[in-house]
Amino acid sequence: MQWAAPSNFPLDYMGQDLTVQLAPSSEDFYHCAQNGTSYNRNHDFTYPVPYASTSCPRSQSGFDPIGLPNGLPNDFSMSEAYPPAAYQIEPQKPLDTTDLTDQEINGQLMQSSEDYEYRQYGSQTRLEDQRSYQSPYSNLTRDSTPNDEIIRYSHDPNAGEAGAIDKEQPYAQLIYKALLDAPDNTMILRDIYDWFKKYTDKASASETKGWQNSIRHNLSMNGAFEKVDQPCEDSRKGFMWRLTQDAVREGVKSTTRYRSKQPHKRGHHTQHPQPQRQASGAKGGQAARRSARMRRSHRVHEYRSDPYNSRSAPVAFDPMYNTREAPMPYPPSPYTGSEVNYAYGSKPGEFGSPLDAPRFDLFSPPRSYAGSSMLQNMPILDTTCMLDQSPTESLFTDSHSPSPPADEPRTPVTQGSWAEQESLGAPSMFEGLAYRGYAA
DNA sequence: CTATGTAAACAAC
DNA sequence: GTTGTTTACATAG
Repeated sequence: MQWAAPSNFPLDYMGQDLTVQLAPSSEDFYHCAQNGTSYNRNHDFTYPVPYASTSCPRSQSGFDPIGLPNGLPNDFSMSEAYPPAAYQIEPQKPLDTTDLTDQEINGQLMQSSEDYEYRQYGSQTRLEDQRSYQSPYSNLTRDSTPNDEIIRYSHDPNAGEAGAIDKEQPYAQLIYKALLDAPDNTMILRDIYDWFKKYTDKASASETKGWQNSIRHNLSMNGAFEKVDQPCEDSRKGFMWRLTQDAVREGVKSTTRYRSKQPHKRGHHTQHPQPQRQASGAKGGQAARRSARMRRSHRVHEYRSDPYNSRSAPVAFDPMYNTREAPMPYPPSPYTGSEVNYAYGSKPGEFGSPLDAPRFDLFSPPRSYAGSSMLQNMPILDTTCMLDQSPTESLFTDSHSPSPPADEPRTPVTQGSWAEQESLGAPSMFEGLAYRGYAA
């Protein structure tokens, strides 16, 4: 099956004055830029500095983003905020029906990347506080945004009627769509629910809350989604979920991150499903507890000083993670062993979007944001954030990378871009496992 | 076998 | 009760 990467972001909807749109506060921005913090660190400022007493987005009631100097322009229309043809989804098409040349593909990808940059930087306008968090989809719903301002979903001429979501798409893909159209590709869970209610039939199709469970499951399990680490203690709304830059560029991959630690040796669970289930829950619960404890214990101390140590966006999914100079001798993370990355794209056809790995392996030089032409038109805030990969590291040689051991949980890694290293301190890490299979 | 959906246990809030 | 994490199981392909 193929999940196409996003493409066709309109290039005109932001960026005229990126500088102005950036940075919730000049101070924060200054700090950020001066620190040479990574993209993700920068991104933190999207949701202002965690510990700045006045900047916690979740406690900024009365904070008027529009009123800020860096707020959205008054004429920042919905259509700008939610680009109409933000992407195209290609539901399960055989490869040969995708008649993009490599050049086209590369061009498309580049465009996605550029758009991404625009979005990322231009979207630093997100300043809403969590309480008054303006749900893009709730707004669309409640404010009766005209239909033609609502994102058009299937702009692929081959993809059927335009304007409709293929409701048969998997959760991950739907979430991806939801996030892709959200400002800063970020939403809270509740809004994702809303989006699903509005645009899909997952919700209506089930009387239970299973669909919500599935959404949560996908958010947690799919590397395309990252939690925005916002240590605003008193939010009851949970974290915000953001599309990773990789996902923005390349679409969603399989949600197989933690699969099959013990490959299903069938025949031996079904005997006593009940105890099994309970055991499973117990395991998960403990793992969750450990990880949560770990996050908590490190968040306060290391959120700023040690950006590597959290599972949330700034860290765990930080694409910069693997490129950082210092390896992190971090305490074992429960996520760990499960994050042995391998070349997801090494198997042709697997989630192969038209932009998928193999072709890039052959035809594309490693991309970096710095290489984007867009960059030249952007204020350079922090070039480190532009490099999503080490220049010395070939991320595009995964075609022949070894598969992880069968009993390793797997994180889809497409053309090396999915190298989210949340495996910090993973037991397996300490066992000397190579994380990035394609690098092996 | 993989990808996905679903249920569920569990922790934290 | 909600959110988030994890595991197990089922099923389609």
